Amino acid sequence: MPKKSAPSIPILTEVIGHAPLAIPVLTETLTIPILTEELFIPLLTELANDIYQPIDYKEDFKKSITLASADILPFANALAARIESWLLANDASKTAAEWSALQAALPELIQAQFLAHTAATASLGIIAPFSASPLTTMTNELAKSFAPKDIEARWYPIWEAGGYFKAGQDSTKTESFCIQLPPPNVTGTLHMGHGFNQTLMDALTRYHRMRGDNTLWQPGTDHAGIATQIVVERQLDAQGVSRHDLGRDAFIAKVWEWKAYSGGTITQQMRRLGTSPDWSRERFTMDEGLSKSVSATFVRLFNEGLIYRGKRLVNWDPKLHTAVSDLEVAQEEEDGFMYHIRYPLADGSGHLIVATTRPETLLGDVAVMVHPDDERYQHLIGKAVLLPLCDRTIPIIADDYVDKAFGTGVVKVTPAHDFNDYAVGQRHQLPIISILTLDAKINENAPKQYRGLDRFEARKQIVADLEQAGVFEKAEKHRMKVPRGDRTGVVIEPMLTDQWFVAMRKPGADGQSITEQALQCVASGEIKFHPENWVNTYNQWLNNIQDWCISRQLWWGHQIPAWYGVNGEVFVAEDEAAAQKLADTAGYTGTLSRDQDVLDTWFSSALWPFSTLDWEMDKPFEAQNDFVQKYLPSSVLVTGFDIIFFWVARMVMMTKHLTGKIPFKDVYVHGLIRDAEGQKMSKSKGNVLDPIDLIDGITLEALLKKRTSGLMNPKQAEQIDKRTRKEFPDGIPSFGTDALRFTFASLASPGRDIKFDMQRCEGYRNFCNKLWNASRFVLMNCEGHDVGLDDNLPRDYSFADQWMVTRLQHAETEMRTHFDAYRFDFAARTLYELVWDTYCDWYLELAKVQLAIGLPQQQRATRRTLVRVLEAILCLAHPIIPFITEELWQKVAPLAGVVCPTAAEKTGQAVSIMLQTYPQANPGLIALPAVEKFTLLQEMVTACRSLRSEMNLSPALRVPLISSGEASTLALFAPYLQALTKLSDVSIVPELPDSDAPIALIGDFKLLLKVEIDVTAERERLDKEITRVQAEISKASSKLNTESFVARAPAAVVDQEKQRLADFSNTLIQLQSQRNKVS
RNA sequence: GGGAGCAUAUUUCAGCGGUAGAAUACUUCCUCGACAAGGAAGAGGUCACUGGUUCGAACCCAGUUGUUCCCACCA
Repeated sequence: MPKKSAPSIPILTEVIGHAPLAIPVLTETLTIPILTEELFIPLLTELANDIYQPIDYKEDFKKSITLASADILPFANALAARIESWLLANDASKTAAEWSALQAALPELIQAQFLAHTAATASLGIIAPFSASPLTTMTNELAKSFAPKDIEARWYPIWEAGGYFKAGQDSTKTESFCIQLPPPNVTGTLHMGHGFNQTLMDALTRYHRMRGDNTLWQPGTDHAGIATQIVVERQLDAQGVSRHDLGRDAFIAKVWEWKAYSGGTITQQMRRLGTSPDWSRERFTMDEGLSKSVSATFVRLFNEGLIYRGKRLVNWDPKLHTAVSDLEVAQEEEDGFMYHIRYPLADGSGHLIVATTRPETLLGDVAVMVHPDDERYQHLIGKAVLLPLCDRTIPIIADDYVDKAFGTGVVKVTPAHDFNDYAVGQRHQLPIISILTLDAKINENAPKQYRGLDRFEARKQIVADLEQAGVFEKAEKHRMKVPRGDRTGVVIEPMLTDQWFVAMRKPGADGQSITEQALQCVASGEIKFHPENWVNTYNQWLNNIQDWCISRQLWWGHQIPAWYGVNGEVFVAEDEAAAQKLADTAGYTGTLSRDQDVLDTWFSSALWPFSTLDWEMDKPFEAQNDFVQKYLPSSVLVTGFDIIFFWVARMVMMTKHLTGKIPFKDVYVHGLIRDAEGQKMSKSKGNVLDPIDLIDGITLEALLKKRTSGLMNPKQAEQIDKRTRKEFPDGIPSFGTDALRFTFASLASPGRDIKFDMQRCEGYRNFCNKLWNASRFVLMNCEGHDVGLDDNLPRDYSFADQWMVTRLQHAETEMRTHFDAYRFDFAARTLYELVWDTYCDWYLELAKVQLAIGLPQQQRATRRTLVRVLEAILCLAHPIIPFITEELWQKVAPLAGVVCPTAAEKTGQAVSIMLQTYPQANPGLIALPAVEKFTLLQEMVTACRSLRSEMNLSPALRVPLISSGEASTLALFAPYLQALTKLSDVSIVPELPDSDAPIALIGDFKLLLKVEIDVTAERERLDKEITRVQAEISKASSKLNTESFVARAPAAVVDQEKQRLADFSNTLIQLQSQRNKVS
């Protein structure tokens, strides 16, 4: 066996190195026994474990290969190397010839294994990449029904590789459009909320791109400090390792590994959703550039006095060992007790009864207080009580914070462990006795017997001891609000610690605080909320805001750029060298040590609108780069209401203060995605849906596994299992990306949460299929025919053609209106009606008639209309359903004579629907007479069909029709009527013969179906119809008989009512005469 | 304690002063050259309740009842 140098696997490199998801087509499966599934998976898993170990998502690697783009090449190379070394070690028996044959086959072999493997993951539904299948070559014939998978897999890589998502390329475009993606947290995978949010943004982005705007959709991810650190810590925990075992640097390295994994997954999911952000500008909140913005901001705000450090009472999470902001604390109502405790008066003259929910904090009491006007206690003010269990005497003070009516009217004061008591303590210059450690255990300030006890154990112990001491009065059941950390769920403890804050109310250089500035941006109308009522929420929060605690005692995040001297000197600067300089200037000569804390993750998120555009902090706006000029402010922020406080308000503050610009012009606030029962989706409820599972489908088993594994509380598994089986007895079918996106759009009504309804998704998949088949029809009937592109040949447009074109113009106007107003639901509806009702149900049926019997110039006109309207429909729909429209457009556009101008330069062929101009209505094409004609025909057809149905005529039975009325119109309609209502022939007569056959009355037209009828049935039908018409007549006439209505209602309304009355009266006469004939 | 939203056909939702709409489910019939993931026809609603404004209210106003969600330091 020849000795070999470093392995090189060109095909694999090329394959995966290109675009991460563009796994190319495999034409045949290689079955070389040496690398079986049994071998491949262990190798792969081993490698995955080595790179990402020792984290529990190993499990996922057995099912799916999901790599961040940067990881793919190294991963593939490493895999190749392993396979080779395995072969060297295990297969000494090979001859040189066999070896070199194998070597030649190896690339394809790995590729095959890779593909087989990824295809398998698709069915498991775990963030499968675009699956490649042998079908992915384009065929000329469209399949009979719409199969999304291959289409999606084919087009996305082409779009991405073609650079169609890139922003700022065309300097001739004048309008700019920009959306900043709310960066998803790198805590795992995207959920339905992201899918919804991103669908809306992508629709807007594609719409504006097609409108010809210079469009940027800025993507990226958020490091999500606490959330991500918890995820990784939990994984380490499963292996019995703590972050402290690893140490800060090693732990952070682990988090970065996780970030690569999660970030890669997220961007891959986004690609599956068909999103079109400018991937070349992808950012991460801890990128070098963004981190620089963060420290520059910190330094600037510090120098302006808007960031300060101080010892304050903050919300402390004893499990995470960090401070959290007010927003990260959730107040939940829980059952507890109100303990009544007797505090003996120091002079022995009696006692006071104090009511408290937290008896253990008694150890830190420094006073008791009563209301100054409370007669019961007035004589005691200024005296003292003996603090039970402690050897201390504390004063009785008066403060009008006390509610006389609540509890006993006597409150213990514990400044170190309660926000209110802290304020009281400040007012009365009381000492502060902290009795808890950072773990929320009793510390050395308390009597010996309690030291080291957990706060809840201490509570029990103290209650018991109080009873023992005979000072325990009673414990009453009490509902109370308990503050819990929103990430950990543990009870938050007010804790006196050194923290960094942003001053929200301190006036800046211009006399306004950043809060006032933020309020101003909205009040002035510069920033608009959609729907508007969110302004109230925004204002209310800002009007009651407290200083923002931005330091976190974590490891994952932006480390605070502050350095301390040995005596507490503080030097805030962008880096250590700059800090050293400051120290030198200040004459400090000792060592410097950096603040160990990191910043709240929302601090960097607040800078996102400009930090992603490479804003340079030391330059004015005018001197910033081209992207800042174009895209700050961005056009619209699309987000859920849940982060208005966390993010929206803070972006406004920071962006306005630091750049002088607003961050965005519009804020479109959408609802939350809930499950079918209206419940919020959460892992612990086990009702989470993954958008990818709706796209690819998932079996019940896989879904159950997904929902019940990795639960915080494994007991919930059984119930989740049961509920899931009930809701999805057959798992979830595959709907495809387009159907899911259309569903999201159609459910996006403003100001409303969304109960996600799978049946609607199914309906919209059917819609995609309808569009697909309509296109098939058009192609079948137009390919190889004269579609009227040659203007030298005559075209004779029928009223039906003109009607269709008119409807298209209306739809084009509506679509633009709806997108501009963020009414995605209306846009979806307009499309649905245009495609299904207008184009398919009516126009295609009429076109069939014209193609069957029309003269050449008529057929030419009809084919032209068919093709060009379809082409426009595809363009109109593209922002919402990108994949299917691209696929169909590729076939339709050449027929329609549409050539993309940029492509034409190169190839003379259409390239992508993405690059088309969004259709715009041409008022000159609106033909009202045609609409009138069509409406008449439509009424006739509907009436005849009703008659047929009510007469129980078999659809296969062709019957003759006798008609009277204006002859030329009837002659024009005859062929359509014949085809659409299954008539054997149509005759036109001046006066209908006397007959008891069923008649349809449309204005002055009478249509008689010449059939043998069931007299009884016909009588019933007529009676029913007469009753209905009579009801309408009485309604209308009673209205018109009301004097005030005639006098006060607008003339148009009155006239309309009169017309209705006349029409119905006329119909009634005809019906009654017919009724007489039948009897 | 303060504030906001929602309540319309079996279900999911539009409509927000001028004849109650869509999808879905349901009933009947239909494989006819685009589509059964389809076609045609049909049935189905005191628009939560009570008042008020108006010629006219599902729609505007007030209140009531449910329901969901924000915000707030009652020990």
